[in-house]
Amino acid sequence: MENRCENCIVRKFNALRAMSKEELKAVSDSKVSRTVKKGEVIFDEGEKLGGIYCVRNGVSKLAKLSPNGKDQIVKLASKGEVLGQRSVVAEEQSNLSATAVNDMEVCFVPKEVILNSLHHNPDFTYEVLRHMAHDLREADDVIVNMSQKTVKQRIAEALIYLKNRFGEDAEGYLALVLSREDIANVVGTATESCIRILSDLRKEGLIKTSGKRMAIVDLRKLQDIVDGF
Amino acid sequence: MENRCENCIVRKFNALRAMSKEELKAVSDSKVSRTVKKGEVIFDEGEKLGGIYCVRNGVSKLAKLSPNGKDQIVKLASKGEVLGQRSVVAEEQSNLSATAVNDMEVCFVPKEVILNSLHHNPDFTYEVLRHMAHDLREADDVIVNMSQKTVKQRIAEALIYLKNRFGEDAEGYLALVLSREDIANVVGTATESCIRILSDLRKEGLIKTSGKRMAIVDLRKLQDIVDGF
DNA sequence: TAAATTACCTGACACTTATCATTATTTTAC
DNA sequence: GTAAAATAATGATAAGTGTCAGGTAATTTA
Repeated sequence: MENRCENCIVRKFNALRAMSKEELKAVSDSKVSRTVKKGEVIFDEGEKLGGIYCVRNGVSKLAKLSPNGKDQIVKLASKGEVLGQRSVVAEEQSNLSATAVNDMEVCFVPKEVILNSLHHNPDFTYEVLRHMAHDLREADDVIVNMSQKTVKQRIAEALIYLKNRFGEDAEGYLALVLSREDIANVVGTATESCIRILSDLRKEGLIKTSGKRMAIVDLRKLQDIVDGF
Repeated sequence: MENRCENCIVRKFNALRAMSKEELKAVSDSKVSRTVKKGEVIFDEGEKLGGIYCVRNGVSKLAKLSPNGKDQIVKLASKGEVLGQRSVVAEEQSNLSATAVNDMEVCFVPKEVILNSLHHNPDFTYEVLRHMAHDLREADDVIVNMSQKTVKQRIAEALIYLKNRFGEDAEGYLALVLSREDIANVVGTATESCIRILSDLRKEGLIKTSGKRMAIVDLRKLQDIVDGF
């Protein structure tokens, strides 16, 4: 028994850090670790989740299929984040699908264990609440961006976001590699429009590309675009 | 002392129903009732809130100012809903402004009282959490609508939403009267575009208008527009 | 390694939406 | 009840974006 939650660093980043030793033991005893390959679906929209998934490694995209057949990526979840907690808390089926953007390691924790703590440990419940309050704020910000910014602004913003959140490799390329289609689905535009605008940004010398890898060359000017200059 | 929270019907609709008698007494003793006139601002974006506002009557719009100077209305809050709870929970300044759409009655409850219950009553905390999980789901849905639906679809959807949520008067007009600008700010478009599309819908016989009042004439066809037909 | 698949790119065009300007109408306040 | 202010309406035009069609480059699979 090596991988005990009690020793898991990832837990420090999420609400599980507010659990007591006993609760954590229950989580650890009931959890199931699992690897997820790039492109694999962890759970689908409309699915009734039996628990939550704690991300140990890799990145997952949380998306919703719109009536016109396009995926809208609502959130990217990485190490330490928990998938499915909204559905478990609300006791309703999942509103989003979760797909691995790269190879992942996740731990599945049955909802009963989580719900038990939610009912008995106010510190834990409060911590979950704080995380959800944060998510809600971010969602509100996304709504404003979606409706008030141009596609170019949103793409520039997404690139800066990717840099800040996931960093860059040794050559300065964004560490998280997303397909053009994924980027389009994050900012809510057509794939072709996304490609076109990325080409423009490259021609303007603000970014450079190498295959699907992308690097920010002129952060200042990219930020100016976001700000509407 | 007439207006005790213990007797307040509005409480049944929000998380305060999970409070104990003692907690409710504390809320009631510390609360300040207040009337807010149409157009008046309850709190502003960036303001540090000293507590939450429980809506007893009337409707408030929760909006965020985008960098280009337009307001995006993120949510409409009415009887029973609580304003500012996200900010109080996250202990950060408000992300949104709250403005009265019509005359309102609200009760202000200092945050200390709320935070105290959040730390000691898991039932209450869980109830707040469930409400926030619901809000988050709605926000995710809005994101998808914003990015994947046309302005006409979003306006049609908004009209149906207003009918379902606030009902109609004796003549069949929507009970909640919003200006064209407000509707534009809900669906995230320019006021002129909103007016134009409402005119189109009127000419197509799907709605009728009388001043700023609006009525749905053909719900079926309006729904078809939302669904992309 | 070749073939097949997937991802990326570009052009042309149509459609949607924003902006600016101006007028008409409704609501508000005195 | 009327003047002033706010809101609604419409036209003209430009900018932004999506769609379709056809290509090239990169990656995966057999």
